[in-house]
Amino acid sequence: MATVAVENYLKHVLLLSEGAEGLVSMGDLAGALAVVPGTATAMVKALADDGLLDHQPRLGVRLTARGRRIALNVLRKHRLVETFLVETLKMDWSKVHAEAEQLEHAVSDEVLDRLDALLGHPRQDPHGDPIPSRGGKIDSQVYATLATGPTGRRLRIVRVTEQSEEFLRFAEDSGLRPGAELSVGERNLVSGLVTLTRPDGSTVALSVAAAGKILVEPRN
Amino acid sequence: MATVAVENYLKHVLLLSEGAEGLVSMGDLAGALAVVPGTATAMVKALADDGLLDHQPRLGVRLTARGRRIALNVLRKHRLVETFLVETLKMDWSKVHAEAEQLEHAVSDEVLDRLDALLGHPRQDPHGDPIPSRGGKIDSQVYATLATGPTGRRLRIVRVTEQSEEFLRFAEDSGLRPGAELSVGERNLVSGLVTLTRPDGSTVALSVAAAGKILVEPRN
DNA sequence: CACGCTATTTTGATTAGTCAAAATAAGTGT
DNA sequence: ACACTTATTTTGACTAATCAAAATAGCGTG
Repeated sequence: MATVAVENYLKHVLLLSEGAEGLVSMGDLAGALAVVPGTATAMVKALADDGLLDHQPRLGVRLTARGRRIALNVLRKHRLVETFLVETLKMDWSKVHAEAEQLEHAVSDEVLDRLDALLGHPRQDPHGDPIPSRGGKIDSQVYATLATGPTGRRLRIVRVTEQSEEFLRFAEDSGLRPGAELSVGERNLVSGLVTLTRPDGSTVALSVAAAGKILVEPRN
Repeated sequence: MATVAVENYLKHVLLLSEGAEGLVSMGDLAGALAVVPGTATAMVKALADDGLLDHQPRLGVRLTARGRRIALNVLRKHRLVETFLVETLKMDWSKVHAEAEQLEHAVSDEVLDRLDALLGHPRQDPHGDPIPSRGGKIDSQVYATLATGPTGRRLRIVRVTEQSEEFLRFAEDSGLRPGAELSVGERNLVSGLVTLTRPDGSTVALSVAAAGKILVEPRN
């Protein structure tokens, strides 16, 4: 059975390779795992020996089929647990990420299946992140963000790709959760500020960096 | 924060000191943890240095107040998780012990409180084992067992103190779960067999050793 | 094309937890 | 009191995961 550390390495390689095509750099991986680069190198070599990662020295890593299978299962556990914590235990969505980081390594496949059934087989977690299916399929649709999408048009938030408690509390307080509708009023690239308009006419401003973490689709 | 190993050492010292008064022997502790005796000695010395255990060399260990606090919290997590798995996820009671062994180290105090509320603040887990309160109080009532209690009288099973999957499956199949009523018919100390009579008149036989794992109270 | 910057890898140490096996202490019985 | 048995402790070694710091490889730029 994979250790907690192994599961975390594989999960982060998966997360970092979403969107960014090609290899995941050692620096990014070490940063995501909060370890020094040398530690990541050592672990990656071991995982490559076990056939879970494909390591191209000096270039980066990618998951093998086996590694991906494990990583998707961990991610499924993480996101279903998050959903459980919000839906069933009524926890604040800003806190569930940290909880799920622990629980994802302790939940068995059987408990996972039962949680999935209890929750009605959800396809997204409370942040809008897609939940991999049992078979390892994951919705990888590409969305616009509040930093890149059209201005003026009515948009619906589909996903908030940032798990820090502070950011999520801010998003919560500003009504920026999945399902909320709004439009981008002004986007000032000089000041780096994006101004949003809510259906009721009120406005919020946030940085381009923050806006880039919020994925949207045109309201149909 | 206590590591998984530390939590397990403390929990097992607590479990082994229930009933048996005085010190827990190193041999029993090592056995319960499935480690060689030398490992237990090393760990116990470290825990004593941290003020979590009181180690009397060559005699055994006991929990300090701090160690007991931690141990009770772990036990509370274990038993509430078991209850959740049976009550909410409808898992078989023979399997939940192994699951809870993992989850007890991953559940935060906040999740614990919410589980407790969701379940309606249960006082016993599915095996009848008492759940320590938040403040660390635990019901330590002493019960008779099917091996030691009165014969002929109508009894109610209050607790099954054995967590192995096989034993619990047997108990389940024989209708020997907490709440079930029966009486001890014959107890043959030569053959080591105890014969039970159920309300409907049917009988089951089991060994004295097995009967000792089933705690009962007189039906009032 | 050499220089220097940056990312990566290597090397040497450390910590937590473990096992195997030898050493020691504490009875127990004769 | 002496030898035996048994539990416990000690010693030495190992694995997984980590950090700090030195070595190295690639790169782009002048």
